[in-house]
Amino acid sequence: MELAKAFDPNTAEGWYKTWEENGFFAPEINEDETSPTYSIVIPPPNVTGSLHMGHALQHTLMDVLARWKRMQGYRTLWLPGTDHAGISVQRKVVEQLKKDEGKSPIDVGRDEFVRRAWKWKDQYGNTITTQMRREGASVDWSRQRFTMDEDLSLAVRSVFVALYDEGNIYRGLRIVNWCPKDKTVLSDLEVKEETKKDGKLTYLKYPVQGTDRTITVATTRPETMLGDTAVAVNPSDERYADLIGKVVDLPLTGREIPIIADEYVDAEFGTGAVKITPAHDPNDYLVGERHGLEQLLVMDDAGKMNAAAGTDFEGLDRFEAREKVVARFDELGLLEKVEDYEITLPICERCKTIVEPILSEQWFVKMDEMRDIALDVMRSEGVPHFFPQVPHEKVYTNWLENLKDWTISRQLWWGHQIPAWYDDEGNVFVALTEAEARTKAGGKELRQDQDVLDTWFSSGLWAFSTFGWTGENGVTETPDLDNFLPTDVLVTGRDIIFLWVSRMVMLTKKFTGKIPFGDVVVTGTVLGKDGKPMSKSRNNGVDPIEMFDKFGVDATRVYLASIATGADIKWNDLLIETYRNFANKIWNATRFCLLNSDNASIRPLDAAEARSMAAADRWILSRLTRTSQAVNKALETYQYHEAVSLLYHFFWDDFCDWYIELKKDEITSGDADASSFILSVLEQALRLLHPFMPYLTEELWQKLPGVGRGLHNPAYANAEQTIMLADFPKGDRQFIDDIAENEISAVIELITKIRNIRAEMNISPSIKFVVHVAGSSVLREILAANEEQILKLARASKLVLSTALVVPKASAKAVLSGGTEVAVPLEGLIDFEKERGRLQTQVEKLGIELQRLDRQLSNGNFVERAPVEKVRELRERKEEIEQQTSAIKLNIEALG
RNA sequence: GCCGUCUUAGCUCAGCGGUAGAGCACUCGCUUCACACGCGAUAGGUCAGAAGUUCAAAUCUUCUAGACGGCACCA
Repeated sequence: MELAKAFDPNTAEGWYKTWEENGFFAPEINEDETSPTYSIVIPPPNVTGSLHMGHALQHTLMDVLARWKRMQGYRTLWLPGTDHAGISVQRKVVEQLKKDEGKSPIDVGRDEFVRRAWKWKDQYGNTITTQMRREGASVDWSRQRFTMDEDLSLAVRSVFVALYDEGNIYRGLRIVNWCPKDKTVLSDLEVKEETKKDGKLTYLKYPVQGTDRTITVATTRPETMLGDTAVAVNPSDERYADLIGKVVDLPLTGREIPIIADEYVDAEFGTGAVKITPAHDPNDYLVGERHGLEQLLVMDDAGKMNAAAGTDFEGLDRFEAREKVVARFDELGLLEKVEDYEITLPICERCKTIVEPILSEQWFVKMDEMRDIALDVMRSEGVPHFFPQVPHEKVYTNWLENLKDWTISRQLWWGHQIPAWYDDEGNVFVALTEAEARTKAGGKELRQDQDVLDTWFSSGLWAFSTFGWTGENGVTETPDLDNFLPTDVLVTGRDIIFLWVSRMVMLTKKFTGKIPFGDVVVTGTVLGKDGKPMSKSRNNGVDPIEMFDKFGVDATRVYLASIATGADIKWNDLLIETYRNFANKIWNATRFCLLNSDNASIRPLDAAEARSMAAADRWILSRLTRTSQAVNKALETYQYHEAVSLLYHFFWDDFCDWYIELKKDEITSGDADASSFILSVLEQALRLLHPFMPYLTEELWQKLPGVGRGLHNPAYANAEQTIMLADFPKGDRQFIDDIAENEISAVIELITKIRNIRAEMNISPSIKFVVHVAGSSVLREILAANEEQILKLARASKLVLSTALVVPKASAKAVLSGGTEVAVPLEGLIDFEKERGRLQTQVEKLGIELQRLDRQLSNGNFVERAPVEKVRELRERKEEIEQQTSAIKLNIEALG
């Protein structure tokens, strides 16, 4: 069989279809009932989303684990799905409605709007699932879930009702984060910050009744003064002591408000007097509660001033009103000053609009019990076990300890409508269905709460709602819950540890009694080439699909897996090219093996048989085995980059550069045994690589002579043949062969030294020379056994082995470890000056090391306190260096 | 303000108590019959700076400088 000259990722990526059609991704492919299970649920991407590099990274890491465990025989489930993404979808549908029909959501009404949203989801919502197939993600599509599926929605209502009934969900009037553009409340976590350097601090003077004095307050939001209901000072502030209890004529409003004393006020800051606007500031709200102040709301849901702001201001946008208030104060002579002031403003995470703190009635989850559940699980079980542990465990714990209640209502139409109904008197009835609510209400006509739940409320149930849990009145036990919960690991970005991870821990533990997952792998951020997070506005994004097209999915995956766990990385095309080249290298190594495989076939590796094989064969088996062991060990602790590095060097250095080269003659001469053996080693190595490069390895594996389902892990004995289900190499200790490793190391060292002489002496590769080696009898035996290979790889014509060198003066020499000496007679070719310099450099290098060793060994403390083994090691090394040095010095002298 | 991370070869990054590593780039040499997406051989680092702990520090501690992240506050 002859392969194309270069790897074509496009062809290989066609394997996905076969895998999916054969049901390889479903846990049911595993026929061994005693198999342990392994499960991962995907962080559900937004249905509005298309694949970005963060997904590609996370999916790669999850897929590596799923494929690895599946090959090990675990009944493996990686469950896919998408999130309904409340605000995002709502916005898309609003836009579409406006563009296509010039209508607003109100024009079409809620029911029609929701219908359109579903239509939108059906039409565009599978972009990402299509892209995931390209990635090679081995997810079980038969279990795909959507957060608004019927049963997942029932789970949401069940949890809501249960939490409400026990008092952990309540409705209340609070200062919340309001986005005037989206016209919805946001949780604290959805609010980001933006620093504004050109902010202003405005000082307003309020006249005090019965005096000729004014009291000056400073504010960054002057328009809110229209809603002031007090001025507060610190009780111990002497400057204002006599004003406490007096009344202020609040300008522009005709209202009278009191001057009150409250510890909240910092006498040192600003003027020491603070305007109190309980309906528009969280701190003021608390002050207002303490003093029984009126809560005067002066803005509407679009951020415009309302009737309470007075006729002069009603209908003005908050920023217009701000200017007008300042202008009016100026006219009245009550504007003290306006200072430049750097402020940080809260902005809506999604639309970047400045968020308005506003008094509003919303639904909340009380976090006391939830927090305790999460802290408990962390303290008692160390769950979640974050990888990397630092800094996430501490940040997570600290966040929990300072947790505030969670605002869960959203003023949207797309999402899970809150299962609460009201009668005409405003009594609330919370139930799973309207019918139940009506029963509770004694049959009265009811109206459902118009709000929907925060998207993260339903995602918080993802770890168990996806397995069929619908709640106490429905299903709380299913085979999938039993088999796959707790899941083994969650792979996610650090931006949603609070939003999502914490809530899954709380809600899963509370409602199923189980933890959602043991381990959490926290990925870093893939940054743009400029070192900044990828974003549309910066235009520094790298599209994974483009990378797939350019370098292949496999190369992209290995690059992503090569990033240290949790570390941020600047995107770099050069590195992905490295792995594109790596794929091609493996392709060509296989190509070589297959070119000479006429009568060959892969066969099981047998330890007893191996013992009688040549050193090179035993060496590659030993290297393969160590690599297998190390790859397994690295993956156990999610050290993907370590595994990648191991595989890269095994394939490139050990297998290609040395093993193939050592065996080339044998194999090209048509030795079927040699050919079968190298194919068998290659086959094992492809299995090791498969989780990282699924397409390449499947494409090649299927071409190997003798592959079949017999190579599968026993759990998949009857499945169609695929490397996906082959048994993952464990690394059987029997194949570890220290002797062979030492022997081949000696051969490699010798060849390298000879090549060095050739290069340094500028001897053309076409000139073959005689090589003399003097060394121990053991060494001579090894070299003699590998003579042909040494001659070939060193481009030598003859190998002369002896106990002591007998060579002409015009020879280039080198000293190997163990005191072995090498000489290459170069009559007429040698440049004595150059040779002397070459040897001198080596002496100098050794001298530096010798000095350091001497320093350490002459330090009595070291010899006394360091482990004896360490001391012996250094002494041996010193001896070795001294031996080499004197040998090289003799060689220099011999040059004359 | 509080908590935390990073600073290692020209570039991008591993290593995190016992002789400084990789890939790419650079230099030199190769149409060696798998691969120039290749082969061979070199060169390149006082591991940000300072002090400390230790027989031993890139690795632990403290401080300094620079880059950055999270949380809180922001009249």
